[in-house]
Amino acid sequence: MENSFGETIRKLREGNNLLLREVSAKLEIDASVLSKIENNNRIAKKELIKKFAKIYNVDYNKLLIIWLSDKIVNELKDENNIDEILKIAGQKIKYGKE
Amino acid sequence: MENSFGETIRKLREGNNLLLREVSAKLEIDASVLSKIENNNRIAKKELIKKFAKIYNVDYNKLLIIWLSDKIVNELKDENNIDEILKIAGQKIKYGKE
DNA sequence: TATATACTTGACAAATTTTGTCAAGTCAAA
DNA sequence: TTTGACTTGACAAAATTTGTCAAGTATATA
Repeated sequence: MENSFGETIRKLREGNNLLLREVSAKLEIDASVLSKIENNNRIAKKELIKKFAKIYNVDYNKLLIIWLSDKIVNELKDENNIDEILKIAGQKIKYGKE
Repeated sequence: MENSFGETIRKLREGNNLLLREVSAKLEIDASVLSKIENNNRIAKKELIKKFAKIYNVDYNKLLIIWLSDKIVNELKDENNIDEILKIAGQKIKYGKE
């Protein structure tokens, strides 16, 4: 099953035996922010994704997909008719409509 | 085929033979903002949807679905792997993960 | 028990984005 | 060539997001 962005990068950090403060230094953000991101209490800003991919040596696009799907979840999690909304969104994008 | 939120409310306004300034007065926004919304140059803020539904006497949920799908389109329109992202987002929501 | 280390949390400030206002513009009809 | 309907762009105001900092928890270890 797919993981959240936070879980994903936490596992990557642990797998690489790195400390929060080591990674946050490389990301140039405060360790508290990284903590929140890993715990899904904040959404990482998009430019951080490239840095994560580089630090953990993983595919940027895979991280991006996880991050984007999390953003969609955030936008829709309290709504109804999720499947219909996603279907319509997909169609609109496919047919170049907006 | 599904229409954009802007097209939708423009058609509704025209079908009701109302002027931009008449509707914008009811919405309590400047006519220029409504113009931009109808032309998809701005996204309406969510609270406006209720007002639109009331003014045009249409189902709130239908408008909401159109508006939300537009927001998703906006978020994904310049990305790749759209179908995968939408699929994953749907799964995450369904299984209560985020 | 005390000290250190890793991480978490919340309040606030700074930065960014969104939204509203206004003035000037286009365009078509009268 | 004036009027009415709408559009556009620049800017200000408001709201949201992001970063900073200080204090907190939890665990391990001397």
